Amino acid sequence: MIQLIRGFKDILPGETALWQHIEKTATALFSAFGFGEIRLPIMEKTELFARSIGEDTDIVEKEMYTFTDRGGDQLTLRPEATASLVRSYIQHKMYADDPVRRFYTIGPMFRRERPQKGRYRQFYQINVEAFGIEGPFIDAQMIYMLNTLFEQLGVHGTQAHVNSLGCPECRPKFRDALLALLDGAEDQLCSDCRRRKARNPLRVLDCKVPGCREAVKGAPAIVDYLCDDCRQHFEVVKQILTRNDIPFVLDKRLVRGLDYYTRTTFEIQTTALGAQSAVAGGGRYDGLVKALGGPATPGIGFAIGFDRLVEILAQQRDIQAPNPQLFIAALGDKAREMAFQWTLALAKGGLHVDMEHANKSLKAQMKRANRLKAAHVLIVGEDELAAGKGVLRDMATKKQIDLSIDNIIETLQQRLLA
RNA sequence: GUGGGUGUAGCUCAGUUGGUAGAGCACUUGGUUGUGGCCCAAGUGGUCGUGGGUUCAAGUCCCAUCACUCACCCCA
Repeated sequence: MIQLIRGFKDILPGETALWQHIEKTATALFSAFGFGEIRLPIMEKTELFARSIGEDTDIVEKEMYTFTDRGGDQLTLRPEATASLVRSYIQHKMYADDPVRRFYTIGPMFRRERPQKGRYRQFYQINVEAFGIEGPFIDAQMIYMLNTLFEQLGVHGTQAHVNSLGCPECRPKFRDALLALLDGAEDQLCSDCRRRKARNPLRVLDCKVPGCREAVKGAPAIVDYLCDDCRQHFEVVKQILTRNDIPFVLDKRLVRGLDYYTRTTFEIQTTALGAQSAVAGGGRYDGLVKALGGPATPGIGFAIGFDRLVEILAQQRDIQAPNPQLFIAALGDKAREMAFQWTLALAKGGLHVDMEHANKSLKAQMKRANRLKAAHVLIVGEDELAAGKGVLRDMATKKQIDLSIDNIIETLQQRLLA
């Protein structure tokens, strides 16, 4: 038997209703805030990701699906969407008539990690991005939208964590201070953190190993090293959040795994998914548009882990497939043939109808109708057919009536589509 | 990439110190029930993840391999 690729998954019919529900709720909300949908390719030139996400990140270093195509181009299945979005923004000169542009996009991403709860090699993200807005209001609005979406979806037990990562001006100062502390505590660090120290020392703050936590306990916080502009920006963000009753916690340890982030960063965390605590995350990337060849343009955005959101909601609610309005139990070839014609017309008219196509007993057909939770069953046996009628049974009330088959389609539509 | 757990009928699982497979649900047929939901009876369905090895004999022991899963790591 051929099985699907490791870390990939099928989203089965019983689950898609929930996916659609989330998608509908999200797009309605984002539209109301002035965000428009953009659809992007799932493959890009490898260089785009190397330059935006950062050569030294885990994603670029060892998680991307990269290959050479037949023409010799280096291509990569996108591991995230922001890079493509920025590329598209620049390529189509969307900044020309108005640098302020807002987008959302939904689709699959690919990272070759070890599969785990809430972590797949093909996973889905809902991305929301805003370009060209410098001021702190948009930062608060992003977090507000996330909170609102989760509220509308009925997600419980999540919390917004907020931090600021500063800018290219203030981050080096913090980095130096942190390195000084780490040098002194080198022997307390785990092997991973010793490696990280050279590469990306900020990540040590995020380590969960007890020894490392202890070592960085007295570590300086990024927020204490922000330059005046960054501090001012962050202070206002927090003010706006507080004044508008948007709940959040200041998380001085929050860092990002992608290099392009600056200033405000945030993450929606949950305890419902084991080790995968982040359901959504994002922040500012004020230098990215310029770094990829566009005009200096501030940017901010977030990504929601669609699969993770589905899992949380699936734990909280019972999902069920839509139930047929009508099940036709036909006995005998002749009756089945007629029933088949009726289903064509009824379904075309918008009635959710089902029937048994195999030659099965009435008992088996009633059993199936019951399992499908059909609201009504139309029974057409040999006798009924000879008498030119069918019996319509209401499965809830158990009441049933005879219907003439002369204009059965109109009759059923009248009764059931009301 | 590293570690732990699991892999027996469509589903959930039993299977004792190795002796050539079982239950419940589901499904099929029949009975009963005013034509389904309860009950009764019979039946279909498994090369015990895969490949080696030990043994007279392996679901049961050993090795390898694959898959699933949880955690590390990383991130959404």
